[in-house]
Amino acid sequence: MACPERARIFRDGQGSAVSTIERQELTDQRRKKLRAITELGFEPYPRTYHCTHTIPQVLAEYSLRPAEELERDRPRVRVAGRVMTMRPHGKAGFAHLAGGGQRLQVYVRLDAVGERHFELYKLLDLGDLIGVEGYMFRTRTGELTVHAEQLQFLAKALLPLPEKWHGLTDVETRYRQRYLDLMVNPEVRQIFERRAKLVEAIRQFLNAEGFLEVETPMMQPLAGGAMARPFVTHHNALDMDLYLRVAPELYLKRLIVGGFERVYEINRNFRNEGISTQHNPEFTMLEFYQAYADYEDMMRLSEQLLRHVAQKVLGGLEFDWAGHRISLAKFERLTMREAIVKFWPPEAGRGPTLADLAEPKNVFPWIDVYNSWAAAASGSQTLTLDRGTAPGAAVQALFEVLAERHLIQPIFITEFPLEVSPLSKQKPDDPNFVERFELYIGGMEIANAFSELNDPAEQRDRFEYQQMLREKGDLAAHSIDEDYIRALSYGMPPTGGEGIGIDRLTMLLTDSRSIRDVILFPLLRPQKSAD
RNA sequence: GGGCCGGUAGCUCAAUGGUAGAGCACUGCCCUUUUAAGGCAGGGGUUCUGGGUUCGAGUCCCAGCCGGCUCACCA
Repeated sequence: MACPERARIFRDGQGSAVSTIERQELTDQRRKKLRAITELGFEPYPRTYHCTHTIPQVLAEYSLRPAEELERDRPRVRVAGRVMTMRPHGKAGFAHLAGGGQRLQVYVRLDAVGERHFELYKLLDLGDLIGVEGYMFRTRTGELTVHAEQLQFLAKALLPLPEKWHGLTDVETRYRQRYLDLMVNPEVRQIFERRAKLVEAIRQFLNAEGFLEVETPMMQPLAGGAMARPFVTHHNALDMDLYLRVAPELYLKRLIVGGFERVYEINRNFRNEGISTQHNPEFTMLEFYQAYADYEDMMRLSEQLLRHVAQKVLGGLEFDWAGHRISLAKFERLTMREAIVKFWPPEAGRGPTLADLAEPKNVFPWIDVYNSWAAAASGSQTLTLDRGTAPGAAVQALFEVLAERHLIQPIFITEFPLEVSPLSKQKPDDPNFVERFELYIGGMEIANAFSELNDPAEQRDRFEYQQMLREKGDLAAHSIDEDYIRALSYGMPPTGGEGIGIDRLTMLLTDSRSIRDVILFPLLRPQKSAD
């Protein structure tokens, strides 16, 4: 058995001396117990344990069976799990085993398991993994319990579990050591089970609609498809810089050109931007594209998709989020400019009318009006625009500051300004705006979709405008993707495309306030170690 | 990156500038249907780090590290 006697001491991020497995007193005690267990003739790290049931299976099969029936049949089980509680009583004792997100009680008594196995029971620590063979019964208090006849030691917890009553609440430790969080906080496990179910429901829905799931590059020579700063990496053999993708969009549309008329991808995007409760540098995005469709079709599809997911995951269309009751029964629609008019704060005086906003450039005086009010009003943020901000970008900025937090119930915000939408098709009757929408739920942007621009000449103009922004220092602006223009030049059918943020959708359906609560291992600053 | 709040035993938390504590966990003893089991007796601390003020610092000051919230950027 490899147990180095010497301590290797590391320092954690807080600078305090933290030993790894090799030092602490508690660990020493547990290592001694592991030796004692070995001396009893149990393998310290056995290879396998063949269970007849998982813990959830035992509970499902026997929970409804009355005590007399169990007493008569004495059904036998072999189960395994992690010891979560121990209540020894002299020559007998109880323990709860955790497995599959549930707990099952085990009763161990000397006269039933014999000397050697009872010694093992006494040497167990909270957190150890064991197997139990015995028969089902109910205790005096009625709890379904395995009456053990054999114990099998499976693995030792050398480190102590967090406190059994309060659990683990320190947020940093929960994220850094998610395995501990999962062990002791059952609701955390449920969030990730629900997330998996959600993704499964999406696949189910899209597959049934005839969409093909594909995988496109996550390392790209050009980072396109979204306005975001990319991560850069380097391929040694080719001696070339590559970008981690900010979106799969341009590749998926190449597939539409190639004749896959309905495709989707669920995978990670990487954006080198700030971190917040709604942003993790890597996040999961669903994108889907449908040929011979437009953004109106995408709205209809979004509603169907989200309802399907909610039905599968929640069993209904309503859920609570951040103290709001949200219903997916109805999706509202407003144009971006209508939202500005509607959510203009009355205290700020007369706001713009739709006619006032007909021309995007007319938004600037209204931003001044808003700012002079917001500067005086407490709690309202003013809007600062960089010099040379395009009119359309200003419209979007005003929309975000006025309306976003009010958009709790599902609502499609349509008609985005041209300048902030380099890949969307213009509205035929108003070329300053495009056929695009974003779906807001719970004050968060959940989806973004548009009628895909398929005119290669127009696309080149848009890219050139983006290039100009880049040269002016906007690192999130698009680069010109010549091959994408070439693909469009072969002819892309009219296409509707959409992206849905899986993490945010999961936040909604699990009532999570932070994106970190729906990502198993969110990015944190690494802890420093110094030996 | 800015602002606010925080970091004390393995975990959850206390502690007017005056001897660092409790509960759980841990160790020993008792206990054959308990369940936050119980009873008795114990062990465990670089109070995030480094400076400073003070007779004396967990507490006050400065710098740093880490985290949370929030703003900015973004989805």
